[in-house]
Amino acid sequence: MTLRSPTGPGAVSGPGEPGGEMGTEEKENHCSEPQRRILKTPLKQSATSYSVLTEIQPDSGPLTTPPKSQEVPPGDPWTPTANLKILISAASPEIRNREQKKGLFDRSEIVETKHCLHEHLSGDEYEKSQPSRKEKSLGLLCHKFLARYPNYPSTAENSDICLDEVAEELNVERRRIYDIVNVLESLHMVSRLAKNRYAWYGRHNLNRTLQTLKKVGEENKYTQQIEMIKKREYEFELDGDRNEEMTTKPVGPNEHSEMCFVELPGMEFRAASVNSRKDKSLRVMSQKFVMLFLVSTPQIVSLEVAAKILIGEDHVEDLDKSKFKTKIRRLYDIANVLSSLELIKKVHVTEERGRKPAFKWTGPEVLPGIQDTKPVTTTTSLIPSNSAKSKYPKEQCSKNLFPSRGKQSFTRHPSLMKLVKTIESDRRKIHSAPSSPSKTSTNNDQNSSSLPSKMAQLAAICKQQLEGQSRELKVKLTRSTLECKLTSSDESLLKCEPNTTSSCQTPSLVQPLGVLPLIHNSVSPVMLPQTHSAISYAIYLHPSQAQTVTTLPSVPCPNVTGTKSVFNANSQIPFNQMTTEERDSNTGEGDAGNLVAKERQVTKIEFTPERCLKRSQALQENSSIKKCRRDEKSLEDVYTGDSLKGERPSSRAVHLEPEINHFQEGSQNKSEKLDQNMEFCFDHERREGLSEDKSRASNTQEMPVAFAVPAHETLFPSGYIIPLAQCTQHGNEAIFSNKEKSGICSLPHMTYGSPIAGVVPVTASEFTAVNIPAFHVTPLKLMVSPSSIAAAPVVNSSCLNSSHSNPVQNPSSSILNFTLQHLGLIPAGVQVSPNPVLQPVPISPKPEHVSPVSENVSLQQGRVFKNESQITECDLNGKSGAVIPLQQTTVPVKPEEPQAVTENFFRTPGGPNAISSFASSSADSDGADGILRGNLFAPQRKLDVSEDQL
DNA sequence: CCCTCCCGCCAGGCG
DNA sequence: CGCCTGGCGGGAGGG
Repeated sequence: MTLRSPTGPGAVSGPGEPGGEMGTEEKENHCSEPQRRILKTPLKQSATSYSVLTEIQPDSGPLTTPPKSQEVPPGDPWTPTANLKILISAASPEIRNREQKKGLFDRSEIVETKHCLHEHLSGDEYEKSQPSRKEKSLGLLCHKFLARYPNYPSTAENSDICLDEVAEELNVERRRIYDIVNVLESLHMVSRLAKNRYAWYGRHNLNRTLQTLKKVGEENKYTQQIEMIKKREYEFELDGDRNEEMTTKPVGPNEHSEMCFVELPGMEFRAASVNSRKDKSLRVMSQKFVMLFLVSTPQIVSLEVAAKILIGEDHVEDLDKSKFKTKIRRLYDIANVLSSLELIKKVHVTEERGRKPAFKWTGPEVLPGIQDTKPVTTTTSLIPSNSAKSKYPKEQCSKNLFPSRGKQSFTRHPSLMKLVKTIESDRRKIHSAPSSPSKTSTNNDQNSSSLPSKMAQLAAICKQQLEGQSRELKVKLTRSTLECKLTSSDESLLKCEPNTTSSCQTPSLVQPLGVLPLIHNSVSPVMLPQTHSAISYAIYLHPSQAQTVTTLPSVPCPNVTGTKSVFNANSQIPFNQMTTEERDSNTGEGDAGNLVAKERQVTKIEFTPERCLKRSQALQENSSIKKCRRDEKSLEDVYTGDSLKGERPSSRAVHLEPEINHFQEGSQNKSEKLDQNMEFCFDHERREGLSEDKSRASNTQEMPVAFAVPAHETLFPSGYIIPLAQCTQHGNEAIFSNKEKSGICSLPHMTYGSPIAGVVPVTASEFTAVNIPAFHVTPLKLMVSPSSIAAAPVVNSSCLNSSHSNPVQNPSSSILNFTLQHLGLIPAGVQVSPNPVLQPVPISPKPEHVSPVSENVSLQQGRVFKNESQITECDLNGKSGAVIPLQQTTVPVKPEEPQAVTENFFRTPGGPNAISSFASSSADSDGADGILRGNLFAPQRKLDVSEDQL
């Protein structure tokens, strides 16, 4: 409870004691409360990383293990968090000492020691030992916090979060915990149960939330606002440079200035009673901030712009500098948390004036259309199921929706009300007849959704085709994604049944399956929905994907600029919207019209390693950053927390190209990536073409299904209710989410498999020009080691296990080989063996689950991994499937760094051994997986750390 | 000096 | 009234 003490304690501990960071663990021990334990358990698993950070591996009885914690052997599998720790430790020797010391002592000892130390050491030493601010940073704290809970908690586990406990364990003031929780709440990763008490949902709802936020953001016209702001700035500069500052807040407040908290149905109710503060600006700000990323094409948002927009909405009028400053401060707080979640990365956008701090979205891509549908549906049905939330009255939903300034806030938009009612009715049905009814409802929803989604997809496709090659490519992707989604949905459904927590889910499963086939038919390549075997999916997908991919690559371009231009042209997105970086790149193109402001903006986006967290980036940098950029991104994506259940995959699949961008960014840290432009271009295309089209189509469809927010307009102002099925389906949810997003194969399995598929569509020639090679790397892997392919299966199995226990149905090796060969991925002579062992590749599977840290890790050495992972995901996702054939040939890696790819490939973090580790890890439950994962990637992380430090 | 952002005062609101 | 929340901004660490 000494809130402040944290520092003190930390300091104390720092010197040589277990203290500070360890606190959490210690507390765990101390904490008698069941809740904690519950949480802890899960946490620990996931938390391993933490343990790394703090002390050790508290995991299971872990306290004893302290010694381990101290230093992570490079090879050791650490959790992503662990990587953070490493980074941190690397950054500050002091920390290391602490950790080591911590490790040395048993928890009890540690605790004692802490106290003693405090006394003995006295402030100076302790303080000195303590890390400085960095160690106390919100980002680090958030990592620790996140480490305590599984990304995808099973419904069974209750994950209650006691703020006091957490604060104690983490040795921080409760106030700080609020900052974290508020942001998490904005993402619906957490919800308030009562005073001092929050429920942990993890990332189950993340995709839905993001989709919803994206919708809202679109409705709000944030894109336009951003453009406006940029234009103004630009104009000002031209004129006289004044800082436009806030005075003119571009944001058109009219549109939707109001602060509304976007809620997912079910999530917030509880809070209603609990939530005292209506306007929790931090929450709303967080959501809006996220919306900006989701809406903006480059997905890069500068703090300045974000602050202006946020202010503008609230009160355009007051634009005091102080207010602006305050906003910025808050945004930093939010950004730190989001960074910890690996949803964003810190970047620098260089403009004429100079560098501006900005953040890039590194989270899963949110597909508007398709996603919406499914998600919504799912959500609806699911909602009831969730135990915690099951009962939310409509009223509750409505309340939170409008936290607006006054208490009155809770008025809902009529459209929303409808939605709410619908949802409630659904819930009732479900509840009333848990099994059957729910199923029906679910089925209905799903069916409807699925069908519409298909329709939407088709429509989208048509549009795309018309638009142009780029579009075509996109379309293909979409298709693939759709297919994937379908399949994934099927799988998910299947999976869901077992879980049954939510009756709804089960039913849904059934129907979807039926639907899926159709889709598949339409899309040639996509595999059937074999629900279970991820591997199989992956493989099948590849062929189709490969095609798709192939086309895509061509689109983008050989030249970055050209590519961009292409995308831009295709994409409807105005240049203005594009980040400065993009603009720059784009500028060359002919979009001039749109370009208004961009001209000056220049830009590079530099990634600054965000503190410890950014390790991954750093890693990338070290090696051939540029080369790997994309790979990195992919890796990151994969590894990022989202990854666990396949969310990532889905997202990635959708955004294959975007992934690339991410990679680049990562690489940028060291060397700024000029190439990023390319990336952006890709992203744009994807977004615009795929996502938009899809979203549009899907939206229509979707609307009906869930009550997804009805009309954009209307809904927007008021609050949005998004029916999320909360975690009921632990694993399932994740799946759904994945599906939602990209339609991808939400299944983690898919992800794993994907690597093989080398999604990278780009042709060698094209890639060459760009840096894309990384993507291609994946193919290489395939090429290189047939075994890798085998690995994929393995992975899948593992994944399945981990994620859902579904037995993986691996296609026979012969089939795989055939497929691969057929695709051209693998040389005819080569055959992939199912054995994972040989293959280096495999990393991907777990990584997903693994938190961000893993990503980083992968990046370093592993760019390769990322590549793989990315590819994998992509493939799975959908689009991806494109298995590009791979291999080296495909790899157009730039001459510069071509080797890197290969190296990376082999490097795979675990190396050959890694595979084995995977297998073992796969067996583990999610939590365990996380750890394993972490271990696999650990080495990389370390690297990352160094980079960060760099 | 500037960017970040930690720290904690202090107030609103609930129990 | 006390406690929980969390808005808010001073001011300091780090580069």
